[in-house]
Amino acid sequence: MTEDKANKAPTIIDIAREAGVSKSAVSRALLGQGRISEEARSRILDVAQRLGYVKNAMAQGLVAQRTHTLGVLVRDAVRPFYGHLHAALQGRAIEGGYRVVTATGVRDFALAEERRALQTLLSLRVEGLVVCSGLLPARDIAPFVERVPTVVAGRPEPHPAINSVYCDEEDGAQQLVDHLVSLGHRRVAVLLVPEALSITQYARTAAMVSGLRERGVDTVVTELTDGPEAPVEAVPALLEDREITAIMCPQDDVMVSVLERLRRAGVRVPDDMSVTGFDGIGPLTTPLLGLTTLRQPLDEVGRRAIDLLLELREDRSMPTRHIALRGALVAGTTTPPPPPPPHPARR
Amino acid sequence: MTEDKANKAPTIIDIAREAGVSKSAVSRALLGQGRISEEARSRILDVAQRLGYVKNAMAQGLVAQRTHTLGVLVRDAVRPFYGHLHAALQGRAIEGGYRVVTATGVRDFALAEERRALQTLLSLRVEGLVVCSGLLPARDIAPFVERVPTVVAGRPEPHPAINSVYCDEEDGAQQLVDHLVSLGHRRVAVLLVPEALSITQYARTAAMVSGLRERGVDTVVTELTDGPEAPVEAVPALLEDREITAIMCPQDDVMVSVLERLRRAGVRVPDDMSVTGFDGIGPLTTPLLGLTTLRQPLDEVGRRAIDLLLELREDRSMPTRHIALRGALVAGTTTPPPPPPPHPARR
DNA sequence: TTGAAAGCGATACCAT
DNA sequence: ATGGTATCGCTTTCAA
Repeated sequence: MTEDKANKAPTIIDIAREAGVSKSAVSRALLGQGRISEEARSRILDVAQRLGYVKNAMAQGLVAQRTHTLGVLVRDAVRPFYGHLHAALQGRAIEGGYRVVTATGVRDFALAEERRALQTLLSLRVEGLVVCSGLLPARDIAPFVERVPTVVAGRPEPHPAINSVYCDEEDGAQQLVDHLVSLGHRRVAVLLVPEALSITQYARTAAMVSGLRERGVDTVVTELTDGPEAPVEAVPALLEDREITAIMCPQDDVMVSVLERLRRAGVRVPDDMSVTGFDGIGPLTTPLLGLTTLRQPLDEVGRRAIDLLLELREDRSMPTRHIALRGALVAGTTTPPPPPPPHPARR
Repeated sequence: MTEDKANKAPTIIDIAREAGVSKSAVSRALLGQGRISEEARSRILDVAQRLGYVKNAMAQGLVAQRTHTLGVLVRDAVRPFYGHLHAALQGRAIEGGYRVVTATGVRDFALAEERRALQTLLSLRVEGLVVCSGLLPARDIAPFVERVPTVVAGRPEPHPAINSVYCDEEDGAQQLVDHLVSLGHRRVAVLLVPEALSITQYARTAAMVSGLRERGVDTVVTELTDGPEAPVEAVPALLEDREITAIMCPQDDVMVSVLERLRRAGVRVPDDMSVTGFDGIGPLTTPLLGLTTLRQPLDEVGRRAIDLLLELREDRSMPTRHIALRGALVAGTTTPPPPPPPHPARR
């Protein structure tokens, strides 16, 4: 039996010794390129297989100056939004011949941890970086965009040097507004998220407000504070105002807690009150809940983000791009079905 | 201005040149260990900062033979179950001074991709491996457990050499059974998942069946086929049997589609039919739905998995451990509230 | 305190 | 076709 170096991973040198060739030969056989006799090749591959050889990505990356790896920075693995986006990115990256490593922050020390996560990815010398986090400010990303192609996915990024791919929040808000208006609502409440809490949620809720006003709808704006209870606590005041017939929420999970609060208050949805959300992703899309919402095109966001990244690798001087993708209105049961279209009288 | 090597990342040699010292000095300053004058130290750190130096994890890992990195293999980033687990793992790993890289399969080529993902992690020379996937068979994992400490998280792993941390499925099933029995159900349907489709879901549903039978409850077993429509299609047959008063589902999302189907059939829950799920994770936990389910202790699973991994690093000869953690019954509104306890008659 | 030099594991160029 | 050797960026003796 050959000498087992306990549990250390075998190197190409181990294989070379075992197969009676030089390590150059092993490298060529493993890479499948360069001149090598068929006989040696298969012997080497055999030995590698038998030894359970797994290449050392560090050594390879170091000399080859290529890692074939894309880095994804995800804010919070718990949220289905990021889960979907992550999966979409992953799928496309593989198709492009890249592997993906993901690093994420951790809830409590969010910002500091995200900076660490960014460092981790950079230190791994990823060949492209996708940032999926509404948290990390452009300031932290910008210094590295010259060094590694970077795309922000899932949120618009106004920074002139940083590319981004995201759902068109204004358009989405407008679609929801149009839906409510076509249903005849004349006085609507919007739960507005302050810009400081979330840039994207601010953008979409602000667009709801201005969209409603442009359509001449009375608009009641309730500014949300931080914390999960804020939306719930905002509901009673809205119920005081008997003219309000619809509430627009910044996100589906907020919408769900609003619906819950309405039910506790004995308010029927959609008979007494209509409610809309935003995202249309994950388990909450079940017809059991029937949320009226705007579905973000996350598969496409992920795909386009990777494509953009790969283009960027080819041509580093490409001008910055910001790609806004249209979401799709999902008309559920939290808004009433549209009234039957007027038709010519039968008699 | 100093010569800018365009967009290439600076190395310690660049820093050394700029600071007028040797690269050894830079290494010591950056590591904060070894003798070095305070004066040189701060100058070096300054230069590093100014150049935007990010260490090369490959070079460092190669020479130091340590990566301070744990690898997590996740099956499907889309499912909240994995998202939660991932987050829990991440949090604990950071506390332990490790960073985490994640690799995941991709839906369509599931198994092949998971093998690739495993190779990716191994090639990165992670110091520990957490496998969160009901898919990847032990056969694929076993060859490497000698080389790198490995824990399977989220599913029991019977393999004698592979450690695992998971929710006690039998106990969870039993808790749900007890709940139904205490509510007075005498004939109950179980949607059984075949072992070939999912080992964990088979374990829990099989335990439901045997638990019910042990308690003397009539049990109707419906074996699920593959595909998302299977649970829905199973419902009508169950409604034929007017004696059935409860349906036990293998998972919350299955439960939700069953509830939806029941509603379409005009069956009221819980008045006409009780329903239970399993998982208690993610957006579906909203009180709006009020699912009666068993909540898996995923935070603890993640924490214990990392702890076990780190213990394993210390003592590679540790005997294999299988840690089963108790879940918690969540009594929702898809089962009726328990009847008032019998009390002494008033008159 | 500081610098020179030897590797870590793999690739690629160069002779042979 | 094959093997020797320089090299990637960094840590770590070992001298000075």
